[in-house]
Amino acid sequence: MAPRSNAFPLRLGKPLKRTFFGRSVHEVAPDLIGATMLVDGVGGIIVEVEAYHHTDPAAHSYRGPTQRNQVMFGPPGYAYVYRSYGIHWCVNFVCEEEGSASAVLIRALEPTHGLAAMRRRRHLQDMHALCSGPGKLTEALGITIAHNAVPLDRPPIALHARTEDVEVAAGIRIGITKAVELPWRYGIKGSKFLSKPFPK
DNA sequence: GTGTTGATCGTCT
DNA sequence: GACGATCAACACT
Repeated sequence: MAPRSNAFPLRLGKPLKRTFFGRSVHEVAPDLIGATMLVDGVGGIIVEVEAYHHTDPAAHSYRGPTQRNQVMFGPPGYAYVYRSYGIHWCVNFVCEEEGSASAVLIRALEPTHGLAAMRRRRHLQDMHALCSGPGKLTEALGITIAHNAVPLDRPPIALHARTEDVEVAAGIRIGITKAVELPWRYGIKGSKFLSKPFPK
């Protein structure tokens, strides 16, 4: 077993209730850093997310409800899953209040639970690349469109609050072409499990 | 180390 | 008909 290489304890914090998500997406996003996300017991510590607000041209909800994004317009505390580039799945947590259509994209995890399952699904041994991107972590955790609109506080999803304070870095988001300057990417600066380092 | 490109298809124009 | 909240492979410096 490869050694863990950062300071997070493996002890799980208290379960996150759906009400956790009924706040500004810019409060929820940094608060998710250091939390643990599991799907059927497989997952790890959230080390990178991005916030998407309904007034944000880069958000899927910016132009109003469609068949794809309808979950974003529903109540907070549910998963919004969409297909990216025709190939990958990406998972978001819906925030704020019903109709506000804001969500947090989960971009990277530090793998801690179910390493064997993740390696098998990813056909990959290197744990630093198992969950280091939004499309990678959904593959590792087995997330598909079947998880769209599922509640975040019931099986198969389990979320646990972080157990100690962390310093959360902010920076510009990755891979978008609109509103590129908004500093709405949050994460653990220096983590070896990010999709991309935060600048110094 | 950095930069470029193809894969692949649902969604929206 | 064009594009995209991505990834992996490859070329190149």
